[in-house]
Amino acid sequence: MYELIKKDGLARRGRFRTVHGVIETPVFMNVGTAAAIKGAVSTRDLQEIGTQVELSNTYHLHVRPGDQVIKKLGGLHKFMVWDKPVLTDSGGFQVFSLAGLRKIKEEGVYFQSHIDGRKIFMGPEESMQIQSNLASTIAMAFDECPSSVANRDYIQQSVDRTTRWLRRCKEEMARLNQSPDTINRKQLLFGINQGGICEDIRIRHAQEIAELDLDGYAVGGLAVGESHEEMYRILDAVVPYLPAHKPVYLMGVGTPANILEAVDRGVDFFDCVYPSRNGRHGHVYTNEGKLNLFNAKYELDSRPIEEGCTCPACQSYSRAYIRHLLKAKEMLGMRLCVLHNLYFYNTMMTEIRTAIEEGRYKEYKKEKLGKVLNLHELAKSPC
RNA sequence: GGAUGGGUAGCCUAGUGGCGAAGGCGGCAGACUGUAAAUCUGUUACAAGGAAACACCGCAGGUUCGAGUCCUGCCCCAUCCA
Repeated sequence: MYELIKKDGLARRGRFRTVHGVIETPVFMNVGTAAAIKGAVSTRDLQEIGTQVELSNTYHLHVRPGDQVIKKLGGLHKFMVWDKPVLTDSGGFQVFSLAGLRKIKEEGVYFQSHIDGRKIFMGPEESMQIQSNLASTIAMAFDECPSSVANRDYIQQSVDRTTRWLRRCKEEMARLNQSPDTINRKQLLFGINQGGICEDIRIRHAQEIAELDLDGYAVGGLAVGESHEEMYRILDAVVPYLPAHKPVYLMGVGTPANILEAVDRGVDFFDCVYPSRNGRHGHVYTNEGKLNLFNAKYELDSRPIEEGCTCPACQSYSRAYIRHLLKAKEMLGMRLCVLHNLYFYNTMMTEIRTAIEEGRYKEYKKEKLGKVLNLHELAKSPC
């Protein structure tokens, strides 16, 4: 399934074949939690801006509209009119982000719905069943993403439970993929490595889950408050222990600089809410750093967000116009910023793939970091 | 000409003797990493200084220990009546 085309240092140019088509890696998956990329972006737009994989969320779609509803309507692909790969996150991140609304037990997690407060139980089996109903291309294992401030003892205990959950996920997925009632019987399963910023726990966990021969391996629990240095240190430590013939996915990361660094450490898959959320907040990525289009200095700026950019926003509209739209709370302002940012990310991934193919990733990375890092990000990231 | 209700920071508004004046909008910034986020946070009358306190609350007087608040006069706005 995963074909390694070219290696340049640790950076990998790969090809991942799925029932919904080929994913050229390294790839940035575009996050559409509730089966939609926030900011009024349609799946038709995704075709235009070069999206390879759409990412949706198990917990959120289970709560609304309900995975049974989506199953009855033929699965996520048919529902949202998208025929390329979809990855569904398992709900494990909600164990972290909705920490105030859940209780963790051995059998799984009891959530209180953030919508209407009703009780929702999700364990490994439930997460797999929901993802099977959604019929995504790739399902993520149900894990716990522990807090960055959790202590070592808790991390160890949590990681051990995540391992036990992973075995249950694998069994349940195998069962579901044999059921005639299942929409996508070729659904893939990625396991998730945890361990906070404890290298030894990370490595031991990686070795344990590597034995389960899953379709891919993710590194989770990073970019949840630790420094960039710590994140890179963990990647340096753990990636070598993940199976080399399987794709490696760094969950929830990150800034363009984070991605450039992680590719250099052997990561193939990424996703992050930054381009969409920042876009909605008027922050746009360019090769001269990040701009905040709310700033007064763009009031009379007739240039596009980025000169030479061929995204749907830059092809037609000025910074001044988009600033006006944002200020006036016109939805189009956010939409244009989100489209630009996703296009920027997707285009950067294309550049990364080409650079690896041509064996010049180090030079590319150095050059791109110089363009992409603004002073603020430099201050936060000494790497 | 008469009646009534009003004038509080760029705008709108709370306030009926302890105000060192609350809130919203607008403005200016910041945060956000497997999305409880179209969110959240800070800041915002002006010039100067000061350790700090430190706003002509339409204007001018008055009562009071103390007034945005009570009293008197004036100016302005809105609505209504002639």
